[in-house]
Amino acid sequence: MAKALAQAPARKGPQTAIRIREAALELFSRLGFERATMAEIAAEAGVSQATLHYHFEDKFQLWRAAMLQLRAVIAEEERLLEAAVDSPPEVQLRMAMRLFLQISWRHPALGRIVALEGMAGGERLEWLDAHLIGPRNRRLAELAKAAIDSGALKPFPAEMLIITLQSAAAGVINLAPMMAVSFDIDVTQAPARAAHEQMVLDALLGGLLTDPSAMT
Amino acid sequence: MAKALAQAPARKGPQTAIRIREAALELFSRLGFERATMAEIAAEAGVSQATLHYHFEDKFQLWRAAMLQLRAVIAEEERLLEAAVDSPPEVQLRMAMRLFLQISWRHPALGRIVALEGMAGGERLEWLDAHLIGPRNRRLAELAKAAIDSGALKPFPAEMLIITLQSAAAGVINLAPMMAVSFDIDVTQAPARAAHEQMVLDALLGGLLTDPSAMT
DNA sequence: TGAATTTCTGATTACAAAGTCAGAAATACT
DNA sequence: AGTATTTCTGACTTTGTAATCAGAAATTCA
Repeated sequence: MAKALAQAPARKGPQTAIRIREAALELFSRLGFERATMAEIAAEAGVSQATLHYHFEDKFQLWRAAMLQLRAVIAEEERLLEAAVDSPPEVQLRMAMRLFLQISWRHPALGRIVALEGMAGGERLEWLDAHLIGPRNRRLAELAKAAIDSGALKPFPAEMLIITLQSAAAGVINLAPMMAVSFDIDVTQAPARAAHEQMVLDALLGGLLTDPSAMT
Repeated sequence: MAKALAQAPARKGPQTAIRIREAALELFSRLGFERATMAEIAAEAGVSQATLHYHFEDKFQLWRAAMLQLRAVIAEEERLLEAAVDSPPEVQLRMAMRLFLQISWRHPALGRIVALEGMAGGERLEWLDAHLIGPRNRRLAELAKAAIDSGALKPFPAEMLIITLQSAAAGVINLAPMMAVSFDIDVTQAPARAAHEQMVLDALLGGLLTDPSAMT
């Protein structure tokens, strides 16, 4: 266990724990919790498997550490939204949706993990809800409710709208392997990304706002 | 191996192989290929684990057999579409989307499996593309292309539109555990289902058709 | 330099899960 | 009935993986 004592820590390679977290995030997001093995993570990080258990109690705790690292990056980018808290709800919602799409593209790991764990249920989903996605989900749902109350948005269940946004935003990115197999299309290219962002915004805003002409 | 010889087959329970396929489909779709164990499938089907290997070569072949059973059910329901081949493409597309949503609700197993394997890639995705989802994906994409060419649909990449339809349709259903944890909402109820269908159609058709008033 | 502390590893254990096999049980055929 | 064939099972082997641990290597501090 890494103890904070009087002496400064001794290090072999630079920032071993950080490299492990990065490797873990990469593999957990690409393969999911079960298929990502401790041995592979260790190899990716360039350490022995036992070192993983020195820095992290067990696989679940390593997973949580990787998630917290991801959260730190994303929370930073979401700070942009706080500047707009005084705008009307539909404007905030539009900004939030745009940001959601951008973050989904920049951090595909997040969408994959949410899709995997959100489907499976269980303790990892509980943890994700408490520490990563729950607060954001509920904030967005409140925003959607406000937009509905103000008459700007058609009266669909706000929570469902948020999850559909989540699914539509992450879908094309998550299903990149299927796009490749079924259509021989590489969606990781920049033009695909721009078209996708525009399409999702057109669909959700154009189809669900009561006055789409105010879309801008 | 089950051989078709002169003699009629001897049976203990009724239709053992069928019960195994049903149990397999249930568990594969709920847990995914890796987390569903042969032991659990055997228990669910009420047979010993060795019986699974008597009827099916290995786990992958059992998975394929379960998928083929699912395909038979769904192909039957999709036959409805053939009646409308002479309608204009945007009408066919609207019908297809509606059907897609209905099938997604009636057979949640399909959406979950596509999401899981479509994210992961690999031999199971290749197989699914060849036998289950590829033909439908490509047919829908052709339909969307035709609708775009006729000017009825905004000119977004047709393949992307299909995948987004897929994601939006299955999203709320797949992420039911997350809806429960984040919002304490049970989306399996009938009202939720009706609202969801209407919302997705409103979004995709209202936002992406050039003339949404023709939506009906 | 040498002792103390932290960091890391090879070797091993424990366990879960897929797959194998010899033979038992059930059924069909004569 | 008796024999052949199919269906099924308990016991076993093999493999992949998380977790453990004693001790080596590196680092810090006196």
